[in-house]
Amino acid sequence: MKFSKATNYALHTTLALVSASSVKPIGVQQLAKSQDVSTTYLSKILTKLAKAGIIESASGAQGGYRLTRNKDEITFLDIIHAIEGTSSMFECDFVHGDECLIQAEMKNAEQKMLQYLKETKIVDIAHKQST
Amino acid sequence: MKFSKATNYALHTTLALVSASSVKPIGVQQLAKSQDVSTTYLSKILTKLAKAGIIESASGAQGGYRLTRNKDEITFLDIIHAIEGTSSMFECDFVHGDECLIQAEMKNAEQKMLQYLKETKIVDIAHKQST
DNA sequence: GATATTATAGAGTCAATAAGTCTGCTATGA
DNA sequence: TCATAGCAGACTTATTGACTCTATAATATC
Repeated sequence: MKFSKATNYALHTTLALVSASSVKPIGVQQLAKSQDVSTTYLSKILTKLAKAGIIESASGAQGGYRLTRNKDEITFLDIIHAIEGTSSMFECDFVHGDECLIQAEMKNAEQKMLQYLKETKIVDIAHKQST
Repeated sequence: MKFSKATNYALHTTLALVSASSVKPIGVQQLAKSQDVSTTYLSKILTKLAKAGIIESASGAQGGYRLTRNKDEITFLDIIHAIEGTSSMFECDFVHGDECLIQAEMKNAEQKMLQYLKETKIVDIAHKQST
């Protein structure tokens, strides 16, 4: 029951992009160096973020990644869903008569967490950090 | 980022014990049969619950498991902690200057879930089910 | 248009964890 | 004392996470 390291890389990289907020894209090399991770591996993670529409990529020289949307629209949940997927943390596959009440409560609990993550924006962190 | 199947077994078994609420212990055989799981495997899980003080075991003939405490003191969180451990779902091991703000938010989010699980009691489910 | 630079895709590797089995031991009620 | 129960630890197998490697595709610059 743990978040993957990939999620951590994704969060930190997005924070870096939000903080930079430059028009010209930033390459993986640069992004990878600051987190001490290989470029090939970080690439894979960033491709997921791109597919989720959070960032966009530019090939070729001077290429790299940049945000697609408005900075303050990006939430923790967006990134987590992009990396970990959207399936529920708890699935009861037993054969009960009707819906599993235990599962229902577990999903309620998960919802509490997701709600918080949905309300929390990456840009808030960026502001705090620059203080 | 998923809860283990063992947690699901633990929750269902505890619910069964709460619902039964008999003075005499119930054997693993019986508990395992209703969930279609091997007795040896369920044993391991129940031993964890016993070590956490949620249930207690009685060896020998007519032995088995029974609740230790008052039924309505047992929360979802108790069981989850007993099986999954108590370590945090998110750990940032990067070397930042100070505490990682991303980690701080992730822990806040997790807290929301844990709080709900702490407030939710197994006995509530038992009541709903018997309706 | 050639070339260097950058992202993308997909297969492959290695390690850790989850999920479950096996076997022998210990406790205890009848 | 013996049949019935739980306990412990080593073991196996499957799944997932955390990467690497290599080849390909896109593009800015010369």
